[in-house]
Amino acid sequence: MVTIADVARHAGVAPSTVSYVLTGKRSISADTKSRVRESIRALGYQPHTGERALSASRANVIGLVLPLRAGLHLPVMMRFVTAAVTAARRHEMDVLLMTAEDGAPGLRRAADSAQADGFLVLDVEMEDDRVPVLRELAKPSVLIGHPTATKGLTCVDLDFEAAGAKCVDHLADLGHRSIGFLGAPSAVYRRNTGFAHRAMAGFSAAAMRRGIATTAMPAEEDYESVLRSVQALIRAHPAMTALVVHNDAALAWVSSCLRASGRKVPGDVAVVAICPDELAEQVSPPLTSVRLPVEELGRHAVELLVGKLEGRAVPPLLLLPPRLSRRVSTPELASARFGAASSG
DNA sequence: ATTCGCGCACGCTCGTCGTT
DNA sequence: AACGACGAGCGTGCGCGAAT
Repeated sequence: MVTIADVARHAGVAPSTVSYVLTGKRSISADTKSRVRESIRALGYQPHTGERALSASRANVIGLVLPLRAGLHLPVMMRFVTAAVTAARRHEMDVLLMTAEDGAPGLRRAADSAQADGFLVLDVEMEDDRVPVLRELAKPSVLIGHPTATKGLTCVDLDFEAAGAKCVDHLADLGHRSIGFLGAPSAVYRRNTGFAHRAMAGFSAAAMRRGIATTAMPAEEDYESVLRSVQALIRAHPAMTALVVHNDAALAWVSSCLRASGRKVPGDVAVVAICPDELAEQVSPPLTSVRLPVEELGRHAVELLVGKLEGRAVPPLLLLPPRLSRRVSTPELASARFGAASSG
């Protein structure tokens, strides 16, 4: 194994000088720098991560806490992971994916064993038992999502309440007066998961404000369940002309389930989804959506965590405003009616 | 024979000091 | 002032000698 001492001997400098060239933490003359870099290249030196962690008391690892619970849509979660890994690499940090569902004790164990320098926490519940632990840990953390009480925490999230409201406002502006809400799997609501709870709350409040009749149903992650939920929504509100979908797994089936229930999209029912843009664009027909900015959230979370690790002051709560992208699933109501009339 | 405590090594960073 | 070198110390496991 080539060590920093080998490089130093080869370059004719002290090991510490090699270290400074590598870290850039002290100015080193251009001549010395280039000599050291040439020696590193010639010897094929790779810094020893473990020893570096030992001496710096830093693992250069971010723990990404993502319990694989029921109702989580993994493809979207993996995009969070990818975004976090990419952002972490820009700071020469790696990401340790912690998927075990052992909540607070698991978090404490990971912190005490110095496996990670800080934590990103996903799938945050309104009353999350990990939060008290995060508050007292000696290591910094950032939550993607936010619990009821955010004191002493750093959180980044889409403003899901505003997102739910934006869906209602868009549909109400188009003239819809009866709107259904197809929600996340029931387990997600049972856990009182923050994003699901808030989107629903924002939807309900906006509907009340605009005088809109609503019904909400959760939907599990299989076709049959989505169909049952869609049919239940129609039974409860036969006059329903619009549907808000906050369930990534159900997106692919919503239009066909509505069709199977005798409603065409968008002729009979307009649809707005809260999901990543790409998902809304991939389904047929493409859906108007309030964008879930997965990559942006992951990137912000890492930047906030790195900021905390470097001792910088960071905002306690960063809420990204919702952005709606209009697609064919929410046409002007008059033209939708015209389309429905002309086709049938 | 087993247990215990101590010292050391590992590779690297960083505070401090010396040299130019 | 700029640059380079020195050496303590980080956490853990191992080997050694002493004590039981």
